[in-house]
Amino acid sequence: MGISERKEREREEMKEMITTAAMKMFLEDGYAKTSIRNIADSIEYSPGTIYLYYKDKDELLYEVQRQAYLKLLEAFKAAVTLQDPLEKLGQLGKAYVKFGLENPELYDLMFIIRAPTNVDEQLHVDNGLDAFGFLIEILEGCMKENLLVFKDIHLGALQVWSMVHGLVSLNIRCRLKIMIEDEKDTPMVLNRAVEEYLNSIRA
Amino acid sequence: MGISERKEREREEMKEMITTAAMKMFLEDGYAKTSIRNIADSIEYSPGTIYLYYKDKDELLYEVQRQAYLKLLEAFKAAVTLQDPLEKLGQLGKAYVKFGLENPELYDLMFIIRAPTNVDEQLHVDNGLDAFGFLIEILEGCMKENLLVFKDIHLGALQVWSMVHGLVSLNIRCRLKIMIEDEKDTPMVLNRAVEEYLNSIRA
DNA sequence: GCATTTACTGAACACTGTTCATTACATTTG
DNA sequence: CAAATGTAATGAACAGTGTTCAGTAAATGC
Repeated sequence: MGISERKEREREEMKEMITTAAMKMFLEDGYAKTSIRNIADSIEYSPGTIYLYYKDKDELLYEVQRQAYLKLLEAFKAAVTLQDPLEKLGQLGKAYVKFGLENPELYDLMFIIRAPTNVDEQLHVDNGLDAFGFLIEILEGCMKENLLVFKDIHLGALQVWSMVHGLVSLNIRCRLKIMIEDEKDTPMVLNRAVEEYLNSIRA
Repeated sequence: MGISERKEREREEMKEMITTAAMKMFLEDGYAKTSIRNIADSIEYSPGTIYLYYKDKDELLYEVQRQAYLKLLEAFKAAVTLQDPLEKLGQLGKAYVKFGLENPELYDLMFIIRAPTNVDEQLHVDNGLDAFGFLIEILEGCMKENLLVFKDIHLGALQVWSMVHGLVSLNIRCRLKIMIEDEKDTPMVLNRAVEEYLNSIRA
């Protein structure tokens, strides 16, 4: 039965076509301003068709988020090249901030905006697991050699992630203007903040 | 001319009536799900009337945010009672997390959601200035006595605020489930995270 | 070749933020 | 006091939204 396999393939291609268009438009105009009709127009299908492939607009967001988490993990892997656990952590922190600065709209989609209808939010747990696991592994590497002040690894991960997420998300929501006068200094200032923080948690 | 004064007073009362209803509904159902028609219904006026007092829905959000920043500053002032600068900073950090945990919807309105139409976001700078100034003052108190590792006060403020905002906002967006198994432990864990962090930045 | 399944359409529904001609009322003027 | 003016409020209308679903057209199975 080659036909059902081809149909399955075509279905996947169609789903990808939709998410690709959705991703593009979410990043250009933001999630809220992108309508199902706009997405349908851009791929030259009728609005109803999209609902044959995705339950609602939220599910489209979740799919885009899933891809974004993969992209984040790839950025992590590409950035962390050294062997020393502490250096690894430094590279990871800077890669996180870099990712948030270079892809503000994507970061927004991943961690800041909320899907309006669905309040469940269980999906994120699974979606972000790989990228988060990468952080945990590096932290474990540091803590095995007693290089950090943390006693509990989960509490350490919570702190590290909160710091970098705080830096990135406050910047994206323009809450840093009070502290950073010249906007073009932002990457430098955020990097220094990460560096200083990592210095302060060294054992 | 007592009439024009009465009219001005009535206008202010009307504006307050609208923002009070808006605040209530924003907190109950969220900004996105609250419609101008719903607000108008709840105060028994027609939708058009609201536009005689506020330019658009965003301006209603900004007004609610302004009030929320005042509320945050009051929470700060009530929480910070001790004299020692470091103790003050500890009280402030815990008050921030407490505020975010007890008023998640309000915190969302203040720091996380984005007004869809307006992208300006200049207002926040002025709106949050008082509450932020409070943090700066306490930090200055610490740094005058060389109690912290920070060399630059702005970089220190950036770090401290990013940490507490990171903790609160990741929690609100349900991104902490990976690290905190039992949800009822959240306040305890976040407080410990703040404590540990403040310990690590002590000189 | 015909019946059935599948993919797609686009009108329709109930909503949204916002505008504006019209109305009802309060105030000022003659 | 009555007429003219100014102001506050209305609610229908506009262009948009997410979502559904009866109807259609094409591909598949027999």
